[in-house]
Amino acid sequence: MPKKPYDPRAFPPFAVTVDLVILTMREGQLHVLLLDRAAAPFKGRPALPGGFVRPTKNLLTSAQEVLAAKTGVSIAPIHLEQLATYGEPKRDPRMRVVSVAWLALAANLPEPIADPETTNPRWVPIDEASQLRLAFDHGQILSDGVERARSRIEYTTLATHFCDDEFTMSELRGVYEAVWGQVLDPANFDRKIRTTVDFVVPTGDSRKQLKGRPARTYKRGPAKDLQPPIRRS
Amino acid sequence: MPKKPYDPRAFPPFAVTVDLVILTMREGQLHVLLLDRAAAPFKGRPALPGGFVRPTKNLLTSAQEVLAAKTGVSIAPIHLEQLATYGEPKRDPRMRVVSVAWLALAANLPEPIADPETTNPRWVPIDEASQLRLAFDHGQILSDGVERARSRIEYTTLATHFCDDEFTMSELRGVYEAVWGQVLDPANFDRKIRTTVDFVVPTGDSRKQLKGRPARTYKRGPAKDLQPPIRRS
DNA sequence: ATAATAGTGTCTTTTAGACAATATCAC
DNA sequence: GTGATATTGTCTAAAAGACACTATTAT
Repeated sequence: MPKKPYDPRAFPPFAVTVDLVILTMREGQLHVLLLDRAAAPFKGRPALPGGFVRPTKNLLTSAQEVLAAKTGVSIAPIHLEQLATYGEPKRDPRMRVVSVAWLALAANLPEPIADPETTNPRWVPIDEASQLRLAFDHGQILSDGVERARSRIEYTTLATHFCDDEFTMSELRGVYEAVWGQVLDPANFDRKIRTTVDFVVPTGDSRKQLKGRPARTYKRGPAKDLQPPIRRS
Repeated sequence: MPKKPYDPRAFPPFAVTVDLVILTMREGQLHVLLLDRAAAPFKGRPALPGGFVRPTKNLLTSAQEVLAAKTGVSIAPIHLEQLATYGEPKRDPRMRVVSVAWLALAANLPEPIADPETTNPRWVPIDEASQLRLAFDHGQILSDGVERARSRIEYTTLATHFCDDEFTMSELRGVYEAVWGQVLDPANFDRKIRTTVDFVVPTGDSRKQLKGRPARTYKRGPAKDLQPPIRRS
């Protein structure tokens, strides 16, 4: 692989980290998990959760461990996918750090867990988070993550991962509306979802609403891709 | 970022590499650039071109340099995008190597350039390449890259990057047919492309064919995304 | 009954797909 | 003329979008 004889051991080492964009729905709004940095660099600045990749851990496991540590939730129902890798030489002033970013999509999660090394972990509405000046290049990572989520729900059934195991059509529609920031016609949305084979499976039950007619509930179906996609106007 | 005080300098270092899936059209077929490894590990086995990321180079520049070194072509007209990052602890037996893979899409390129450290660089048809046992996890990277290309041309105008600056509709259709491995109706394809605003711009010229009526030529338009997408299947 | 939300039906417009018909070249 | 490829036209089917209408609850 080396073009010229190149011994990486002869150079200052790289560190490899994972950083996570963890998105969830709370009160009808899309939120991201942020925390404040407890130490330099960028001490006190909001940042995405992350951590170093240990020598024997693979990248996915490293990301899953950060996810579990911050949310306290077993990773089973949470969708986790690689987003992109960020490696500008000066992105971390301490040393050369290459960070593999991951995108996690989850249903309404509890308040995040603080551990000794991080302060003030919290759910922040996306609109608010994107106005903040985040540590490192986390502003870019966050915006790439949100754009990925917007586009993934067009072509895949991933929007259901923002819902609990059983959900109503208006909850699912609420996910699209929150992620895309636009309102959708309930009638046409309903027809579109139910005519896409295996997107959702009716449970046969229904659930009372605060107001109005009770809504039927559905579970995730086996389909992963949407053919044709749902159009973002 | 560290959960526990963790000093990455206290651990065996990571190396970071870039590996490239360089795709091009040759004689109506999709080809990938492969070479044979000149040294251990996997000496003599076919592999993707790649190289170490140097301490002061960013990831994109590192990928561009590999691209230029192997193809001898200035990178300007070649589309290059990050694919994914691969970091299983044992993927390279020498040390822990995390590789950032890139996807390059280019029009018909010349024969690749051999340099002292690589042997037998060559264009290999995709069907053939995917049957080979490549070095490292390059088989996986190649298949992820090809799948990414298949999906990118559905939703974006990137197929034009497999064509020269001026191209005919049947050349563009040939790209779709080669990448997707299916034939498309010329009449419907033509209408679909031309009714997508800014996908292509007519040059006003036409070009003689080996047989039949001369074909009008087009240039790439400013559109990047396809709304609605072009459907596979 | 009224208000509110869920869900159905219908009509129009857009797009996809099949495929016939015409155009323009080489020979 | 024939054969080949390019390009246009036409018809049908599928999907999207607008929106009226019906259904089921709480008060």
